[in-house]
Order: sequence, then C-alpha cells, then structure tokens
Amino acid sequence: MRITPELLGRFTLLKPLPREALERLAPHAALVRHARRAVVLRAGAREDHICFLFEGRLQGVGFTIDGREVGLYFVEPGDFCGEIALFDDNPQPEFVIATTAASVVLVAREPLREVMSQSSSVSNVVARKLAARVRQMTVQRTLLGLGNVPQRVCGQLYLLIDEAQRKADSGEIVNPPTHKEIAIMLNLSRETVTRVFQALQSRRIIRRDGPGRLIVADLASLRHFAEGEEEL
Amino acid sequence: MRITPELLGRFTLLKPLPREALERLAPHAALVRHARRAVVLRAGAREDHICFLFEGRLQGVGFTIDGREVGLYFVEPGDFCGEIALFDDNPQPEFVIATTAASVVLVAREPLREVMSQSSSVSNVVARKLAARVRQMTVQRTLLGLGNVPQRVCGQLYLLIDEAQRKADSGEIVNPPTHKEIAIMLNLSRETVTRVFQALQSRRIIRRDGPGRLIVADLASLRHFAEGEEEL
DNA sequence: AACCTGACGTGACCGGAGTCACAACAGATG
DNA sequence: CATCTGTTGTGACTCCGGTCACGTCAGGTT
Repeated sequence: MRITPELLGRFTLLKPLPREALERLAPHAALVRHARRAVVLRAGAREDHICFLFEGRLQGVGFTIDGREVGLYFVEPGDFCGEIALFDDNPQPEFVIATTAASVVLVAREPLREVMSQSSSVSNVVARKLAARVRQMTVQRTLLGLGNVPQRVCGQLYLLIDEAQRKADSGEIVNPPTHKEIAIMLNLSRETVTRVFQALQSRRIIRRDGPGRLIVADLASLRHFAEGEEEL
Repeated sequence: MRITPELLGRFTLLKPLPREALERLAPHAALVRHARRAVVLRAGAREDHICFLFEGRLQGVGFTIDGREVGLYFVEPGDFCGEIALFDDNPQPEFVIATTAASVVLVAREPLREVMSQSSSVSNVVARKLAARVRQMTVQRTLLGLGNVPQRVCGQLYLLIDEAQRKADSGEIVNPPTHKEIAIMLNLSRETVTRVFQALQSRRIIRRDGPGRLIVADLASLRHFAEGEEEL
C-alpha cells in the first residue's frame, strides 16, 4: 500500500523532519497489517526495515536459552522500533511481536539511513530516540529490582499509562497486554499477575471495559502501591 | 592533570577520530582518581562530563524506591560511560560507582558535543556505542529470565570474560566484582552468589588468585553450566 | 599490636512465588 | 451451531532463594 509523506509526518519521530525528507522516504514505505501474535521483526536477522506502529500494540521480546520468553518493552501507536539497525550492521537483538492485530508502516533501512546522514536534524532525532530507549530500559530493569511483587505489577501498570493521562487522576489502557505478556516483562508467572489483578479489581482500582480496554479508576492508589507506601 | 591527545587516542572509542578532534578535546579533559566505592556519575544530575575508564572497574547502578541496589552494567578499562548526556539534556539515568580504585578521564560534554556535531565520523562512533549499550542491556535482561539461578551466575561470569580470552579455553577476570556487585546485576542475594561460587570452586572451574584476580580454569564447563546443558 | 571495616562463608528457617491441574469463558473459525 | 484455541481465574503443594544471624578473614588505619 502506498504511503504519503503526510502519513509519515503523523509519527512524532518524523514530525520534525523537513518535508523534503518525508518525500524521499515515502516511496520506500509500506503499510503492513499483522495478525495478533505475528512476528514483526525477527531477532538475529539483518532487518532492513524500521517499523512505525500505526495501530495496535507491539512488544519486544527475547528468549532465554531454555526457551522462556523475556519481555523487553512495549510499543505504543505513534512510536516505532527496530531503529537500532540504523546505527550498525549487527543483527536485530530482539523479536518484536504484535500483541494485538496491528498495522505498521515499514520504512526501508537504507533510504532512512541516507536521509539521516544528510540531515543532522534527522540523525539527532533518531539518536535521541535511542537514548530514550536506554532510559526506558533502565527504568524497566529497576522495576525488576523491587522485592515486593505486587508493587512490581503496579509499577508496570503505571508505566503503561501515557504521560498525558497521569495528570488527571484516572487513565485507560487501550489494547492492554495479556497477563502473560505483563508477566514476562516482570519475570513473573502468569498466575501471579492474574492474582495481583484480582486484588486490584476487588479494590476497584482497575476494571475491564470489554476486551481491548482496561480502565484505571483510581490512579492515585495505583501509584501508592507502586511506590510501596501501602502493601497490597 | 593535563591530558595529551595521544592519551585520548588510546581509548578504542576515540581511536578512529581524526587527530584534529583529539587536539580540540584534550584541553577539556582531566584525569581523576576515584577511591573504591566513590560515585563517578550521579543519577538525576545533569552530568557535564563523559567518563572514560583508564584503570579499575566501574558499575552502573540504579536504586529502587525501597532502596535496593540494581546493577545495570560494568565498565572495563578502555571503555566509557555517561555518553547518554551527549544526546539529550535529560539527567543521567543511573549512578556510576567505582567498584575498585579507578582512574578515569573526564571529558567535558560541550566540547565533545561540538566535535561530534562537526564530524559525522565522530557522531557515528558515539551513536554506535549507544546502540552497543542497548544490545548489552538486552543480553543482560535476558540473563535475568533464566529460571535456574546458578545458570544465571555462570552466564554473568561468562559475560565478564572479554572476547579475546573466550577463544582460548581459560580466562581471567581482573578486578573482579564482589559477590554483592554480581548479586545486584542478577536480582539475587549476596549469599546465593557466594554459594554458587563455592560450588564452582569445589569443581575447580574457578579459582581466586589473591585479591584482584579471578581465574576461570575451565571455561568450557562454565559455558556448559551457563547454557544449561548441565545442572549445578 | 590493637582495632575496624567490608568481603566472604555457612547454617537454619520460612514465606511466597512457581508449578501443576483444572474449570470457566470469550472469540475466532469452520 | 459446534468446535477449538487462547485467556483468565483459582486452589494445592512444593521448594528454593531471601533473610537473619552468625563466624572468619584480609587489609587498612591508628
């Protein structure tokens, strides 16, 4: 499917790019639909596309030697992944999997690399994104250090609520990850996550609104538990 | 202490830089000695130096809300840290602490930024380093996914042996981290690490050679345990 | 030498998360 | 509609790593 420069400009990463850059990239971009559970980027492969998420949710996952899944990060609509391929020629370090049906825009690596090398504003934006990923991985790793498990789950839930909604005292998570997907982010078993969710639901802190929508009714309490000021 | 361009050129990161760039940086660099346990970079602060490690060992550490330490990465001589400050103006995300007495070369942020912005070869090198950090954090996170704890410790030990030594079937780790420092890298208690070390020593896989030197006598076995082909 | 500090070593105990097993349920798919 | 698959919900049991409480030892300091 053909992609217009305007569509590319809708992504926050590409928004600051000059119109000219977008026009050069557009012919090398394609809209692709992925079913739930589909592999979007493959670990170990020389991925030749950067993946911009239009709709749905993706998750970066790794695998241990003994085959356990490890959750690394989530990708929200408007965000993107696979950018590491722009910096060196080593293979993609982790899988990226669609946790829901998702539509993504794949932009070819080489044209984006060229645009990058010719415009310092472009390369700045991409490098800043890489820095943001390091920060985010640091936060995620710190979450794992929490001894109290329910606290860890609350922290993860809190991270899933976007910046803007955190100010208001309620939030919703669209296309919420499954318990299993949260579990692998936190080195927990699926059952443990389920039990924490039950506890949060019985306290009216969270509530499901059909599939595809999780309402956080009491964000302040969630933050309290996440910060360990109260035991769950 | 004054730093010469030659000294800067000894760091693998800076080696590919043109002589001219090194000369511009040298006046803004200083050699600093840190005692064991000293804080080299401070989390939350706008660090205005990039830190190149000359001698010793550093560790990036975070802290959870409840005050537990979280180990993020080790810095070996010749490597560097704090480079994230080159990409945006957000604060340093983690502490960097000297696990041994260490001498580091601090290079001021702004001059390095300027050199970076004027030379694409410089910015490429630094950006590649950031990408390397993402890869390394991914590997480290995957290690945490291992259910078998001794396996985790063996994996970490294996990561501490540098590339070159892995080919020969024996290696040594100079300035090895303490058990506690390894423990926080792996979300384990200090005691658990001690017990695994005991097991490895009794099997003649590792051996201490005074303080400051850990000999890995049987690297092949270590790898076996790390890969879970044999239970410890 | 006497002292102190921090790292290492080791046992006992216990709690809590993993595992297993199964049921209920919803959504896709034919 | 019947079927199948994957998610969620829940109990019982187990066990293993955290915690606590020591002791030991080496290095540095006074």
